[in-house]
Amino acid sequence: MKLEKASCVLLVFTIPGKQAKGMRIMDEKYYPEKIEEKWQKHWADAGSFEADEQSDLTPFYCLEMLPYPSGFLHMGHVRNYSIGDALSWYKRLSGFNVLHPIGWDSFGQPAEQAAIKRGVNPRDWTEENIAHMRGQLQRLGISYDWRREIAAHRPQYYKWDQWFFLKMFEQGLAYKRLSPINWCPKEETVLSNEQSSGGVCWRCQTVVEKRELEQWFIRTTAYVEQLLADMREIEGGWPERVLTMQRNWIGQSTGAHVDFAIRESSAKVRVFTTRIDTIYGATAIVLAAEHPLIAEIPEGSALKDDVARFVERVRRERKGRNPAAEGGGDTEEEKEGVNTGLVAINPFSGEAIPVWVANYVLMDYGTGAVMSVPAHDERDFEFAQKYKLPIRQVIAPLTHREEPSGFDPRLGVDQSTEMTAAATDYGMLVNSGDWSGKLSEDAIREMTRFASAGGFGEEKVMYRLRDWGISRQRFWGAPIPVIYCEACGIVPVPERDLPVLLPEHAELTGTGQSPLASVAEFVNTTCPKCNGAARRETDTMDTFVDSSWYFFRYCDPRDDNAPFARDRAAYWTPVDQYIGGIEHAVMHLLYTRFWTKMMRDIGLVPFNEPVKKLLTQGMVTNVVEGTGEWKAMSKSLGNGVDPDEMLTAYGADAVRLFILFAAPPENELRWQETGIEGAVRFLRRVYSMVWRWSERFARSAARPGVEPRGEELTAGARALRRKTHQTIARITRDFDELHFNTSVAALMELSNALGDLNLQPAGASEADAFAVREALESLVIMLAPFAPHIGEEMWEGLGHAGGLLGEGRARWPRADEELARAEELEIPVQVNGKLRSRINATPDTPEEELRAAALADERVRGFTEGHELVKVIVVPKRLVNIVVK
RNA sequence: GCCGGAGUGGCGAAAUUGGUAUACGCACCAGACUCAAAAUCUGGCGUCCGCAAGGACAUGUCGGUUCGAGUCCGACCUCCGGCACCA
Repeated sequence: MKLEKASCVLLVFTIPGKQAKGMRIMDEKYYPEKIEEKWQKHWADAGSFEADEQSDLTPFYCLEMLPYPSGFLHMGHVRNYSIGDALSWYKRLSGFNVLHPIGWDSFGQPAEQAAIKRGVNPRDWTEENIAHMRGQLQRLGISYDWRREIAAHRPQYYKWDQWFFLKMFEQGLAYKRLSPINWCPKEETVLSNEQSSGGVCWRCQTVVEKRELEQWFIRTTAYVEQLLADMREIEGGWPERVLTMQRNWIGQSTGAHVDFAIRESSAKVRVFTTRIDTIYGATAIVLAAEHPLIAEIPEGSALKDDVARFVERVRRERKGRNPAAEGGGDTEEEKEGVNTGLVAINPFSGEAIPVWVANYVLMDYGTGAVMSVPAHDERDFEFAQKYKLPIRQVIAPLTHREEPSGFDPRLGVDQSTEMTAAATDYGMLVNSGDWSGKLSEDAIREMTRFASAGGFGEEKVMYRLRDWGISRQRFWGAPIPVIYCEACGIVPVPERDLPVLLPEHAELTGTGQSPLASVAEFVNTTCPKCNGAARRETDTMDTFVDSSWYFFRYCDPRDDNAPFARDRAAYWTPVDQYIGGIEHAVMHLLYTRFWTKMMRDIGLVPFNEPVKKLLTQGMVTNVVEGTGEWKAMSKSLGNGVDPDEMLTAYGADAVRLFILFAAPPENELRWQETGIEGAVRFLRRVYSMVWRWSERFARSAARPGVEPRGEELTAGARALRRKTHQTIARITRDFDELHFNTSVAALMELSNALGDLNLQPAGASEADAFAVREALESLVIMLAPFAPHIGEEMWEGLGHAGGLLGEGRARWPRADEELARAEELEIPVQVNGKLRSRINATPDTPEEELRAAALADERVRGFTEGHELVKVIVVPKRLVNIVVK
């Protein structure tokens, strides 16, 4: 508490009685703790941040990603909310009706793990964490409308998760199917991806198996085209990086389906290809190990056993792999395969080619079968070389890619190529029957049409995106509202029976089996259709369900009849500005886009995209002791910084100011305690300036509005007004582009200008005091979004009662262009593009005069004399450039 | 491999979008105040040459456009991120 120690001594010098007379309501010294407490109480009492739909102002929805209630705020949170809060304040002060809510993503694994480890009740644990973190947020002074707080684990909330599930079930958007999960054969439990990292069980190191389990899916793929196409609506508002990540994730590729007849049977095998132009080069069909055609291998075939053995081996080896966990590198295996003995007929050439099974073909992409064109596909090339399959070139490379009209493709073809690797570029078709001589681009189009006309193929757009598996074999989540009846099958829980309550207790063993399965009074129920005995679904929903629509709930958080009232949501949404971590670029942000489209189609919202503008904030990093490396703060690295400690040492305002000043919001933020000290220094300087002037203002007649004429001001005061208005213009622009760091820099410049003025309150004229007052009030209002507590305190100190947002509410200052205009300019003069001198001018010095002054300048003449003058470029108000030879 | 983003002082970063490169801050150096230290205040701070005035060179590299390029164009290098046996 270095701040207080120093200031106690100085307090002696304050003149007693002043405060009592009400002339000076500020302390002489800045005590963050004291004023932060004072204003936090004021905001709560006054309901300063409570937003209502009844307002003449334009609504603005500022949203930060809701936190998981782990129990403690970390610096990433602090950064996230400081950004959102600065914007919220700016918008409020600029006359918007701002919705700025917060809630808790309170379902999920950690609560369950805490329960297993420490025997606590997940509900109690979660509620305690929320209570603690809410206190931390309030101590930070984030301007939330706390009346709208929500938490996913409360039945009032998850009831609507379940309701949405029922809606999607009705629409066929929620369905059940077999799907693989990670299974530890030794412990007989289900494992999450994280728990089976490296392909082994995290507890017993046993190799994890993939097991098939009946699971619920949301048909995100039903909206795949829209998820891709609607990105146009948010382009510009979302970071390019995020859009790219989503595009990659959706993974569109255009090609064709082609059917190959199987000679041995009436069966057909369908392949997906993006290169139908290479089909004459197909020398095999290659199937995934799981492909159903394998069953068609005739009994007694010599190769049947080989195939069975191979398929078995591939399955076993795949179990040991967990591509999701390893991240990057060599998940690629050596290509292996066996011939099935089946023969397929190329529908274009009529050629008979063998059917193989191989480990490099995936069952869950395309059709699970490919035509192998070794000459023009790297994987097929590698495979063909290993198994001595023929490699036939059917695309000749072009030496020129583009030719003017009248181009004869044959002339541009390099026929002498010998294949040492697959040639994957487009080119000209050769060895391709009647199609020879065509260019790939044209051939793809025409051959697809031909296949379609012949009934053995069609154009096909393939996506990488899969449906969203939402079943979790966990306790701490929203129960999936489904009942299984012997007689009626799958029966959705009727809407009137929602919510399906999560039981108070369940045995949490951590074995990964659905804990709800062991709660008899939960499982056993009656069928809503036939009233017979029935069982409930015991899986719970993925927590990404909760976060897919939570910000709509903020609009109407206590609604008992619907997830939210349409008109309330329509008033606030779509979200104007969303702020959160890049780690949610794909999953959360894709799910919530999907959810919005689904809600649109059931008539709940009138738009396609939920979020207009997205800001992905950078990580907060700190040096890792010993290594000197900057890494994201984390417990395991020991480089974490506790927000509470920082608040105690420096106050919320300084911490927030530093965070926003130290780097642009999307960059990495390197934590530096000396940086916060700098922020404190700045706040103290501003504070003491306001303090020194507050008494003068209290007895001064000069108020903003009684504007002095220019000539009444001293030159210094005129310059101050100029700086003030330039700063207002700059900060306003910066805020609109979320450039908080440069806003703060501009505030510092203004405060430096005030300091340089060196005007004493007692000796200043009324006119000059006006200029100072204007500068200080502007400074205080524009500082408030970064440091609201001290902002409020100084606003009051300047003689305004009721707070920045209260009765005499502060207005964001307006820049007066006339006042911001410089009186005198220093115009740089270049000779041949090099800076040689500067001349003084006014903004309206005519071009001719600038030109003459520049040429007459002594230093310039040193460089021009004896040279031929070529030309003189005069950019008014900017520069003069003299070109000589 | 494909897609996206970025390279500016010792460090975090600015640069009105083609017009004085390095604003603002951190660190550092010097001075004032002090018995002293801390705090505070004042000044300095891209590199090289020079006693100085001043000059030369500097925004990853090389080239181009332009009176003028951190900014535009072309080629390349490096780093970060995403996807990846995706047919």
